[in-house]
Amino acid sequence: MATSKGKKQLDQSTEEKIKAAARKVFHQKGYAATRTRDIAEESGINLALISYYFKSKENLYEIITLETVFKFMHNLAVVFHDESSSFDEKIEQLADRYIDFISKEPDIPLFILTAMRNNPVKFGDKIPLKTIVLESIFYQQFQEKLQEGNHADISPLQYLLNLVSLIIFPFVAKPVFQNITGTKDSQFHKMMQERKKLIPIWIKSMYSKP
Amino acid sequence: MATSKGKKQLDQSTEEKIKAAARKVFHQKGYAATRTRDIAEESGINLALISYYFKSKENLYEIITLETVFKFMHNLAVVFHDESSSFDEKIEQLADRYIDFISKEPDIPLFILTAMRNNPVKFGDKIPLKTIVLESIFYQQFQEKLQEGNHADISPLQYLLNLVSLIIFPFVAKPVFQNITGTKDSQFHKMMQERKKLIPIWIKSMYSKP
DNA sequence: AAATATTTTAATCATTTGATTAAAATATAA
DNA sequence: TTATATTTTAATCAAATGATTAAAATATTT
Repeated sequence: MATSKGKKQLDQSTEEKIKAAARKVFHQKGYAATRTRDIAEESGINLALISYYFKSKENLYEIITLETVFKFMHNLAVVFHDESSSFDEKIEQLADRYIDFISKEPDIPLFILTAMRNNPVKFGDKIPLKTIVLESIFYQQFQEKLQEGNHADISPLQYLLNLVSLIIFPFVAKPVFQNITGTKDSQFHKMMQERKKLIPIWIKSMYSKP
Repeated sequence: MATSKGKKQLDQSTEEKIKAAARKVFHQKGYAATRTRDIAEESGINLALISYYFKSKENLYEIITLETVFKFMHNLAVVFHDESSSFDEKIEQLADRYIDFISKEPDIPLFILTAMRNNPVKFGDKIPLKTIVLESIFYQQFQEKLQEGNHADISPLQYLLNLVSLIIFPFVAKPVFQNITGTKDSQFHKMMQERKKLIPIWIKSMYSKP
């Protein structure tokens, strides 16, 4: 089997070349709009190699999607389970990391959202999202905050939604936003950088007692 | 020509049947994953009628997309240009209207975001988004608020982003969110209804001086 | 070096898919 | 009613697309 141990440097390189190209094209155009020939061309390999190494387009897509979701969630896992940081520091970390991450990989949010919409069970079941979020130190610290009682009434789920919305949505809405406001890429980038500092402030004020 | 005046009730009905089916399938699966045969089947008409009435799949998609974006933006236009409501009331109106709208048409946000990502110029140029937002009474009232000076430093664009993010993103992230939290449809719906009241409060507190 | 295994290529298949066409059915006008 | 225009249908086309195959090229082992 090609994917087993018996392969040399060139072999792995080819397999990886295909994956890199597939990643790029799938992220940009989504599953249905991607042709296996696009991937072959993008990677500079022969069309038949895709079947040879990955059996089918769908299988390759599944591999890429799972890897992409894992990579995306990794930041979340790291921050949420950090024992040395406070609750507020975690908020700052999250904004900081994700704004940097998505700035570098702007197609990933829409790619993941679409994948999960089209196949919630398939991908949902293979990713330990519940564990990452609901059994995290972050979530623990959140409960403590609640009991201290120096916050406005908070639904933890609404809180989560707000945090994630403020971080991710601007990137997804970038084309619409730029069309409305005439904002150029450089300005947009500057705005996103500003949000690293602003989001933690906003979130805090949203939930501080009046 | 079929689309001109010379047609009777049955005719218009067929054309509208095709559009309704196309709307449904395009919204659900996007352009690339939609087959013209899907639309024919969904509408119960013959495949050839799609070409007969709309010339091509792409043309039909363009029509549906423009109509969808206009319908989506209509709420925005109405609220933003209302002369009788205050700034704060407009925020409440927006949350109220869009949460109801998207609850009924949950596929539209991702559909529009994807369409604008894939074809920013084509659709961007045909929709008077700039006028709706930047020349609105809402925007005017916003400037007045700024000059009153009883608000924290606000970038109008960041403000807009936050408002829209808090309203729309939870719907787009619904599959991911439900997977993580185990929230069922009815609970999710209840949460969104709560947000009608919460978002205006959050937004206000985000921008009130400390 | 010879034999064997692996990787890559070019050519080809079978389906799918968007679109067209010519004829049939139906409606409209004379 | 008859003639004309419009709408609908079934059949078909050509191109695109995912996948396969047999042979060629390259690497690995003996």
